[in-house]
This record gives sequence, C-alpha cells and structure tokens, in this order.
Amino acid sequence: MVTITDIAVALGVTPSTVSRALSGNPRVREKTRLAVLRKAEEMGYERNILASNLRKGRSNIVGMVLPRIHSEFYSNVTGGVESVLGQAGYGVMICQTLGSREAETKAVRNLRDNRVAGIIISHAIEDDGPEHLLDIIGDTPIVQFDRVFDAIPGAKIKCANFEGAYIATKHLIEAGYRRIGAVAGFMTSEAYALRLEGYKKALIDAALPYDESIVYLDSVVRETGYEAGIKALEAGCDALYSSGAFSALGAIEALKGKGVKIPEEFGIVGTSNEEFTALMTPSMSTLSQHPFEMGEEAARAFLQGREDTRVIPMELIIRQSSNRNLTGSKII
Amino acid sequence: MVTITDIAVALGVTPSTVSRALSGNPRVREKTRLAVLRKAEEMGYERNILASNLRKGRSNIVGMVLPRIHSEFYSNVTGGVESVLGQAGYGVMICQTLGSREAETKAVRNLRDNRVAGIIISHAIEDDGPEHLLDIIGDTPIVQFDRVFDAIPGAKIKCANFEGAYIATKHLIEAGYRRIGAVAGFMTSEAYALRLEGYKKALIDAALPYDESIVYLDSVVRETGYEAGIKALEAGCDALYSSGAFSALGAIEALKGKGVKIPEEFGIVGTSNEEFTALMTPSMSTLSQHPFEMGEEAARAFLQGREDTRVIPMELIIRQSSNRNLTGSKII
DNA sequence: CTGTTAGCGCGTTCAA
DNA sequence: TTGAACGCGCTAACAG
Repeated sequence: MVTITDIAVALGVTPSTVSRALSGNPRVREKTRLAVLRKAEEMGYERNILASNLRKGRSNIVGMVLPRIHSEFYSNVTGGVESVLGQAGYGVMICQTLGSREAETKAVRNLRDNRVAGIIISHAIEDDGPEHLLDIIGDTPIVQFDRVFDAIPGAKIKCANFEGAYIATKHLIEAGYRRIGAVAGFMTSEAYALRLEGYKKALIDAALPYDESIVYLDSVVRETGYEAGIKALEAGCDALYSSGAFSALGAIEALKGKGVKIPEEFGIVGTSNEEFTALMTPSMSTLSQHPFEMGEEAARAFLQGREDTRVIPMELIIRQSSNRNLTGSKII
Repeated sequence: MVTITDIAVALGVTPSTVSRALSGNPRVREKTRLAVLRKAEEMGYERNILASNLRKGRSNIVGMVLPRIHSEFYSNVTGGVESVLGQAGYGVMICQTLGSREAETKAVRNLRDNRVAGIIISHAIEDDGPEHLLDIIGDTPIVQFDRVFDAIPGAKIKCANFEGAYIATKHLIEAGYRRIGAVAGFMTSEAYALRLEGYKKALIDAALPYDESIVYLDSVVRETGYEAGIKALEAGCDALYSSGAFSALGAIEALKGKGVKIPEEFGIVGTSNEEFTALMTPSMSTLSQHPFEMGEEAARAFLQGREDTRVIPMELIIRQSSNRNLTGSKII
C-alpha cells in the first residue's frame, strides 16, 4: 500500500507537500502539484481515508436514521440523499429504528461514536419528544426530515402537511362532495395534526361544517382505513380524505365491498404517492410528498451547513378515486 | 472527549492495560479489567472508532453497491442486510450505481479507499463482465447477490431463477393454458437466461412445444410488456410468463385494453412480488424472490466469512391473474 | 511556496 | 500480568 511518504521520497519532497498537493491546497506550486499528481497516479496511490478521518476527528460519512428502508417514502428519500452526498464525496450509512425509540437512541449514539460528519434523521413513531437525543448528539450537525422536533437545533425539511391536506380537501369539495370525513392518524405526530388542520380549514373556507364524529383518529394502516370506510358510509359521508395511502386503500376496499361506486358516489384522496396508488382500480388520487426531492434537500442542507427549516410542497395527483365533475385541476 | 489515556492516568495504569481490558484481551487480571470497565463507564468513555479503524487498517463499515435503493427489491434486500449487520456492530454504507458500470467502478473504488470491512454488491445492468472490478477489490471480502459474476471470488446469493420460472410456467399449464408466451428480458443477464430455461423446461416436461416466436427478448419494463401483450394476443397465446413485474403489468393493461378477460381467457404470472401486484385489478400472480431474506443471507455470508453460493427459493404467489381451474396451489 | 514538527487515539509488539 | 515504546497515514500549525 503506497502512502504519501512513498510519493514524497520518490519526488524528493516532504509528505506535507504531497498532502497539500493532493488535497487541493493552494499553497503549493502548480508545477509541484502536477508532479505529485502524476507520481501518485503512476505509483497507484490511494488515499487512506481512515488516517485522514482520524487526523481530522471526523469521518467522511453521513448517518441516516429512519424507521425502515423498505418503504416507498424512505427509500426514495434515501435515494435523494445518496445521490447528492455521493457526488460530494460523502458516504451514506443507514440505520433502521423500526419505530423504536430505544433503537433510535442506540443508532444515534453509534453514529456519534463513529464521528460521522452529520446525521439525517426522521424520528421513530414511538418518539414523543427529543429528550433521548439532546444529550448525545453533541456537536454533530443534524438534519431532520418529515418527523421533526423543533427543540433539536439544525436544519429541518418538512412536508407542506397543512397546505397539502387543504388542497386535497378543497379538491374534493370542488368535485361536488359535501360530507367529507377524514382518516386522520394519531395527533401525537405533528405531521398528522397539521394535515387535520388543513382539512378543517378547507371545510371552513367552503362554509362546510367541521364534524368531529367523521374524523377517525387511529393509525393510518389498511385495517383502520377499512373500518373508517365502513363508519364513514354509515355516517352518511360521500367522501374521505386520508392522511395515509394504505388507510385510503382500506377505505376503498370497504366501499367497493359495500357496492359503493367510486368516484360517482364516493370520493377518496389519500396521502403519499405509493406506487400502487396509480396501479390499483380505481386508481387513487394522492398527495405526493416528493420524497426524492426531500432527500436531496436534506443532503444540501447538510452540505451547506444550513440551520433553517424548509417546506417541500405537496402535489395533488388526481386519479380516478376522486375524479368527478372535475374543475380545472391536474390529472395524471 | 475522554480517551483510554485519561482512564489510564485516573487508574494509575498504562493505556495498554486499558486497551486490553476494553477489548476483552485475556492477558489482563480480572480485577483490573473490572476496575477499567467501571472507570470507563463512570467517565463516559466512548471508544474512538476512527482511531481503532486506522490502527486495524479496516473500518467497521460494510459497503452496499446496488443499482438503486428506491425499488421494492433492493430496499428490502438492504433492510435485511442492515438488520443483520447492525446487530453485529457493523455500519452499512450504500452506493447507487443507477445501472452504470462507470458508477459501479467508482463506488467500489471509493469503498476500497474507505477500507470497508466488506462489500455486498448486485451488479449494474450495464456490466457484461467482472473485469472492471477484479483489479480494484484487492483483498476486500465481497458478497454478490442477485446479479453475480462467478469469476469474482467470494460468497454468492442467487435467486432460484430456473426453478421459479419452472413452477410458474407449470402452474399456468396446470391451470389449463396451452399456448404460453414469455416476456423474457435480455439474455445478457444470467438471471433472465435461467428464467427462460425454466420456462422452456416446464413446457417440454408437459409435452408442449417451445416456440421462439412467442418469446419476447426485451427489457422487462411496462412499455415492452404492453407490446408483448399485444403481440402475444396476435400470435394466439392464452397466457404469458413474465420475468418482470412491471412488464407483466404492461401486458395485463394491453389485454384489458383489448377486452380480453383475465384469467378466464388469458393467464399471467409475473416475477418479483412488488407491492402493487397484490393491489391491482386483477391482482397479479407473482414469483416472490424473498428479498429481505436474501439480504439477511448476504449479511450472514459476510459475517461468517463464507465463500459458497447459496440459492434462495422463489415462492409462487397465486392471485387472480392466473387463478383459473386451480389445482392445489397456494392462494393469497 | 516548502519543510519541520507534532500529534489524532488506539492496538500491538517486545520486554520485564 | 503489566509497562514502554512505537507507528497506522495523514494533516495542521508554525517557521522560514
């Protein structure tokens, strides 16, 4: 394994000069720089990043902490992060928490011990606050996305949850639905709480009543969506906005099972543009969170050392499940 | 930041002893070991992995090289890898190649420079051989999965491509279909070539003719699947086995567009149990590759230093798209 | 612009 | 069973 010292002796200079030339330090003559580069190439030199990391006290790796990697949303965010950070010469190390606060704590501590250059994190669903992290992150730059805690310093990338739910609900209203329920998720999550607010605001702006009896607060999975669909029907609803995609799927299945025609008799919009939403029958209208772009943005926030909060707009993708009497919106 | 030297002075011993005690070296008195451990705990010592890595010449990170992370298959493999390696104290660093040989070469070189403990890789679709990697992997342990090259030493995790395509085709035959075409993919990929062989064998075993005119050699994407569906219909087929899921989707769309009833008039089985296959209408029968298990197996191969080849069975999941006259198979 | 000096923190010799 | 000493390879401060 050839080192900078080898190059240095071969060239009759010191390791410092070689190091400078290799790392693009301007305090080195152009001629020397070229000579070093050529010699390094010639001798098949490969920088020992481990040594470099130790010397600098920081690794060239950014840790990503997320509930799970095998999900449409998280895998796309990760893809976006990797594409930007890889370009910039950083490695991306992933850690799954499976929604457990304990696993998240362990992952962050492990990353801290690895002296990672930064951490990009979306908090575990179990988290009800940032206390378990505050004392272990130290001075590691941290970028939060999607599920964020304001009490943790650093950049934050959020979805436009309020605005998204607002335009989704508004779209249902414009399509002529009048009694619109919501599969809203747990209010311990800021994201879900904001979506519910957006839904509420859209109703109020349209002078429609906000009725808590048709707002279903539960996890946004297929089963609870199914139940919500049944209940909404019994409650006389003609539409549902769902804060999840799988819960919207469950609702559609429930309604189809009851022989209800979608979108003629009942309209549905889900959240999160999972692949299946475009391929099912009827295809599902959804709010896309642009996960890949969120990942890119998170990576850029890290690279630029930003500390601000950015909001990524949601995009309403209108498909069959709500496409009745359409008035001037985007169809895909 | 507290170091082993800090602990050593606090205890009146040398850093060597502390190092030994901490790393479980037996050449240290039990009493001393306990004292060191307690002191380390008390002082909030965290081992500097960077220094440890440099000293050992190897990092505690395993690199994963794959075409892209945002796919059902790869994200699940990655999930499996991370869950096993995370447990074992390794970090998982991901690198996307987007199918480019050049990007793959760069990624592997980068991992080598990072002195990773090992590499888990599925080759880029552009790769037509392992030449670009042979001279840069050095002595890094390498585990290949799915798209593998036998010329690269080390463990290999393959799908049971031949057997999977065989049982899928056999299932179509047993369901009563008689002229079964294939959307077969490019033969430059061993995986696709083996699937075609399995398809062929099933036909021959059932005394059905193997007809090259209804074998469509093209990429297995939605568009080519659509075209294959049209052509298969014109060629008088009553079923298709597809080596991809999206190509099978395209074929189903083509047939539905032509008013062909599925599965009554036409049967389809796809490969790769993408989430949407269960949720579309009609739901698609598929071969599941068990990607999560493949990832776990790849990780274990690395941990155990294995060099063998293991084959993960495919599972036929029978859904609506081929569920006609069913004779004793599993339905989900 | 280049050299000198001095570690980063740990693990592993060798010697006691 | 412990200590002393060294160096993994690189970078940064300081000096010239």
